Amino acid sequence: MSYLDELNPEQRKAVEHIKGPVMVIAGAGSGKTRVLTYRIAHMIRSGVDSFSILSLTFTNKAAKEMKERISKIVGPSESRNIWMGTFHSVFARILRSEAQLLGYPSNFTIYDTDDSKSLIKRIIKEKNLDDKIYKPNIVLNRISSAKNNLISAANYKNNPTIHKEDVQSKKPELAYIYEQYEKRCFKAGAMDFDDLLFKTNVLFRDHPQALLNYQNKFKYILVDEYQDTNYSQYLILKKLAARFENICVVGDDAQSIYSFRGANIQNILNFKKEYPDVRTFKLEQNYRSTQNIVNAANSLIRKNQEQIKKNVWTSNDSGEKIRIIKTLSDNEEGYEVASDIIYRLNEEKRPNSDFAVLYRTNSQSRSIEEALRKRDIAYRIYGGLSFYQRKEIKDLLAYYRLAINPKDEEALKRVINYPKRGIGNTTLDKILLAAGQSDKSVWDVIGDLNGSGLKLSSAVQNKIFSFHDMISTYNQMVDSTNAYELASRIASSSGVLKELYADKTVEGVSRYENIQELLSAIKEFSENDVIEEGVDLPEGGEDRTLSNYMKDIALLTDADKDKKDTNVVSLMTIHASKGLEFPYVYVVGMEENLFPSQLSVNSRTELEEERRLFYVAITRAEIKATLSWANTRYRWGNLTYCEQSRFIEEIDAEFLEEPVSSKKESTASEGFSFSGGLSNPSSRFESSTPAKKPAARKINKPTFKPSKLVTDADFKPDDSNLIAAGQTVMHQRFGKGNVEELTGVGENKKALINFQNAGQKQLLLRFAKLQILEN
DNA sequence: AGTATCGTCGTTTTT
DNA sequence: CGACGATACT
Repeated sequence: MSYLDELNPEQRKAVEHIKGPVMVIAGAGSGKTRVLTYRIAHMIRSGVDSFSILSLTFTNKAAKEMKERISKIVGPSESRNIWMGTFHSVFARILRSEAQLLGYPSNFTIYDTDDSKSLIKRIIKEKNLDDKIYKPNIVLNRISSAKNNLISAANYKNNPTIHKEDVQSKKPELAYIYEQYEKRCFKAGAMDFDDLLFKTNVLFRDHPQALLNYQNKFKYILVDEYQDTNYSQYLILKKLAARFENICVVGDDAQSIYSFRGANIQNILNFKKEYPDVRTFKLEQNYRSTQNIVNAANSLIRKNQEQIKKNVWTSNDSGEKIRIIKTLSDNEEGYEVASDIIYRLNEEKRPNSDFAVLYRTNSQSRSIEEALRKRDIAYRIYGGLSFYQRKEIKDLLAYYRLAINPKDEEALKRVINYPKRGIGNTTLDKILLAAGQSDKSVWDVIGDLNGSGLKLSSAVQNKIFSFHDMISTYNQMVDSTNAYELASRIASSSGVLKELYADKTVEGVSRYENIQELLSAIKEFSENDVIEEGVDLPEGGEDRTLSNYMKDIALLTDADKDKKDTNVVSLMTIHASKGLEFPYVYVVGMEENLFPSQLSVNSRTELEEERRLFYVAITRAEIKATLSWANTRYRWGNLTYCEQSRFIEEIDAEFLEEPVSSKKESTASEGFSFSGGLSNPSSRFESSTPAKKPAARKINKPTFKPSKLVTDADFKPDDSNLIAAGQTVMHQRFGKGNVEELTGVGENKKALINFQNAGQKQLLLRFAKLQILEN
């Protein structure tokens, strides 16, 4: 068993100890992922049924990668059976199949944060509450933390302690808002993010048989990043594992950085109490970073009180000390960071992808971005607005959501008058109010205007009627129509495509392209057996419905997209960098009130979380960590003066370079970047194309390549009946390829095609558009 | 009903 | 600064 030989003794013990509760405390860079993957592979090799393994990861991308690695050891036929994904996606899947037990439709909508906020605003408005006091953000946080602690709306209402708190904070109506919010989500057939965990708990609490089924199914449970689980997640695990207690949690208390979203570090600190016969393994050897980086990080984290004792060490070189850059302004900070990157690019022949710039808040990306752009350094921002959060995408997705679940109130609100069809705010208000004050959903109300007693002009009534009719038509097609067919039909017949096509401004064109991109993604989903986002589909085309495409969309984030496959400098928040590593890491904005955040400096626990966050930032670096801070910085339009972050002094001075002032530095770096014919250093690396224009394009694109499928005129697909083995064919996205063989009959006829550049693909001929080049 | 303009308010971090 | 909502006007 060669794979076991790749492990150090402690890693190997963690891999081989399969039965019973296990806790793996994995220091930064200690080969945690390797242990997890090998452990699962080892379990399967040792005879554990792959169907009985549940593995929870922090991102869907991590799950996908882990599955691929496991597949290399035990083969895809085994690895595909493992349930692997984030808490949210795994339990969303379970909730969909058990939905009727909870009175939900199985095609329930998942409300994202915007949807939740919008609904809360609505409730506040309808109740005539002061939105200066009841701020949607704060209200949502309160509801969210209630749910994460398994306090239902009814519990909330009846709890005297909570009521007292709300009265004290001058928000006595929070219980009412929570109750309404719950009600309206239910009526709309919608769950928010927290519901996916909350309702799973309800399911397991109220339906013992369902719990028993899943207990028996998931005999082996593994949890990554356990330090970032909340109470709701903890309880799900506790219940699921109660029968067999084969639960293995992996984490690092020093890297717990999500308490703002309810993560409870006590889960990992108390795991021993929960399972007294737990076996604990500590992975303390760091394989990632230099001694200087490891020791600097150790010296910092030592300042925290609460932690599991461990001694992270490395046998790597001592390496360079941590560099501190001090500048006069945030713009200059960007300049210095860019200069330093150029210096390393040139001197050490490093690709762009070896570099990452990390920051505390998303808004800091702007000055860095500008600086990199000026120097023609290709970069990419991760996080911020994701593809699926952009307005034009959300608009179209809202139509898809409605087609799948017409009761979806937030989706309906979004598109009932987009594009303009003469149903204005006054009308919408009336409709929403009528729905809000009855047991009817908004969809029911607009389907029966008379029965709802609404006073509307007949012209308006007709407009509403035809909207209702249009959505009904889509809805009837949902289960029987292929995703791409329906999606493109909706895009055009709803008028969305036309609306965007008419806009010839730069942003408008970009929005139109984004829509095309979404349609391409859906097309790809319709055509392929396996789609890129990591969701496996059953064989055949019958499940390629729009519902299936949409079911996880709300749960996809930027972190699920490939981060390092292109040669660009990565810009992201420290939170988003969790689990990643880069040879060169720049942590910018090392200033008091920014990092640590102003909101955290008054409480010990919050300050300790900031410190852990800094620990995470430093330990991303393999070769060199650089910290920077600026004397002045623009913050919401105003120039503010800044002091150096206390965290810099908390690192033992022996691991830091002597601080250098910006004046000296800028001359030096200018010397590097503009002398010796290297003024365009990025040209020395093939893929370092200049960064895209800032405006609408800068935000991430999905991993799939943009293609002009819908509008391209040159491409003339041949009748798919003419496709035969041995032919050379052209596919718009995959390019040239050879038809290896044909399988299946009728609707399920598939071609196995070996593409020159895209590898082997199985395409359903029913959907695949292929041009025959040679017979 | 739809559009233009002005005022407000806020920022951690994300599934 | 920039997003969003309220207000006023067409």
